[in-house]
Amino acid sequence: MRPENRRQVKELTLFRAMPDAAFDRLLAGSFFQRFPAHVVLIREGDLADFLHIVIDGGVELFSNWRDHETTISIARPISTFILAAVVKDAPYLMSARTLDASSILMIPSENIRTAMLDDSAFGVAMVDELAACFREIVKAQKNLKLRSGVERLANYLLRLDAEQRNDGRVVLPFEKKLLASLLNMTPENLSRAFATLKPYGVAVSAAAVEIANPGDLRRFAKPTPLIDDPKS
Amino acid sequence: MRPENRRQVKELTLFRAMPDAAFDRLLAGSFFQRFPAHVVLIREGDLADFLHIVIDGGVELFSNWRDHETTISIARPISTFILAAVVKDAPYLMSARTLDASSILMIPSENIRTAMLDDSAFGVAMVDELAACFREIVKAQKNLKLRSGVERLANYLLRLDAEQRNDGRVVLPFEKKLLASLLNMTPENLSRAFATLKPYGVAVSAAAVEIANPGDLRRFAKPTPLIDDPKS
DNA sequence: CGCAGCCTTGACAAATGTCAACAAACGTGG
DNA sequence: CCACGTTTGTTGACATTTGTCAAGGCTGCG
Repeated sequence: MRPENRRQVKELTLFRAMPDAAFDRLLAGSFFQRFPAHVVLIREGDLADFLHIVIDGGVELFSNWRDHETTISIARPISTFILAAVVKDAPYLMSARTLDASSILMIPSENIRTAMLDDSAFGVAMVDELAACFREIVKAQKNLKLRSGVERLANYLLRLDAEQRNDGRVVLPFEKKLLASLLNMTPENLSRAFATLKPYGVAVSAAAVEIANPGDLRRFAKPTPLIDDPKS
Repeated sequence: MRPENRRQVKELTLFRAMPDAAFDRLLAGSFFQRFPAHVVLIREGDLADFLHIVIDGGVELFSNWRDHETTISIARPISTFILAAVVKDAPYLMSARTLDASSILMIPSENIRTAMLDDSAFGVAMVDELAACFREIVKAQKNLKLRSGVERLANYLLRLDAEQRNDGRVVLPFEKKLLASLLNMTPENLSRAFATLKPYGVAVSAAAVEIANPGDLRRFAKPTPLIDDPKS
């Protein structure tokens, strides 16, 4: 692990307040490893031995039941995933695989749990992180239960635009198949959803999406901070 | 607040490890109040001034968008709700209303946050509670994305049976309209879903559901601990 | 070059939502 | 305790949404 990376991890709200010595203790026994794309890191049902942190690349969190599979979320640098399973010392509820070539830091669950007991500031940081994760997934749940597929897509595009250059020229960050799974639709349906948004000024060409008039799309999508705001 | 109730709240994993004196400090400025059925306790978007705890009765957590409404979860005694908003000092993401006449304990958010800083064991308990909440909603997400309406109903019935007497004679704990909203379907659709399960030995009469042969239903529902186990 | 996987489109099927009608259950005020 | 109106639950007919299957074009990679 390069000092550069160590610094980045230390910058996470989770670890920011931690004294350097404690942080070094936390990292004892950790692995920093580079993986190619499309490697399964975690299989749901396994016990949570390590807290994982994406340093570079991207990770898909997904789940299977019978012959269905669905994407729950995407973890981008620099962020943790499957924190809750680590805390509870319980089986992972989701599987994880790399999207692209990725660098992953793995910290033994045991280290996390003891750090929490030793350092109450770290405990507070964990509470903060978990609360944020919880709120994210509540929003995802609302998005899923209250909106149709087309509405989810429209709001997703608006969010992407805001995260990117806010000029109506959006680039999809991964393949449409995965986006479909994230938005809970089939790839065929996603294609049709894009077609449905055409009258609102949405034009797609491979990964590039142009939103001719964001106002039109916004009037259709009706975004609300209580679902679509990444913070709050 | 009766001593009986105080004892019950103290029994929550959240507060169990706390010294009595600290617990009393935590409760300073709290309200213990009895509400009739169908009273709105919390409106989504409002700021989280109080941590709420259901002592008696039941609370529905729900959310609106445009002219849709959906139930996110049901809080039963003795448990907290909207913990995450309190921690983040952020707006509630869900509204809450009483299902029946209910007793609610409300603890000022400020007290929770200071207790967390003072007492690292309480911090750990909070982490534990939030992680449990997170895992519950991940399961709900998987349930929603991976299963059809009929499958959700079948698994719900099996879970209810396990929670109740495990003899195939289940009593629905609230009206079907609410159950439909929780399972993300319309009331009409829920009626039809019950009819679909008839060949698997499910007979409904008002709130009483009889599962003639749980084995049959189980083979159809294919429950898995990674979605349906309340603990883990 | 040729294969494999992704994306799109069309035709069709299945699931789910909507609207209307009505019966049953419930709560309220007499 | 009854009568009344309101709400809930059910059913049918139908519309809409979403999923499935098949085909074909495109792209990227060996």
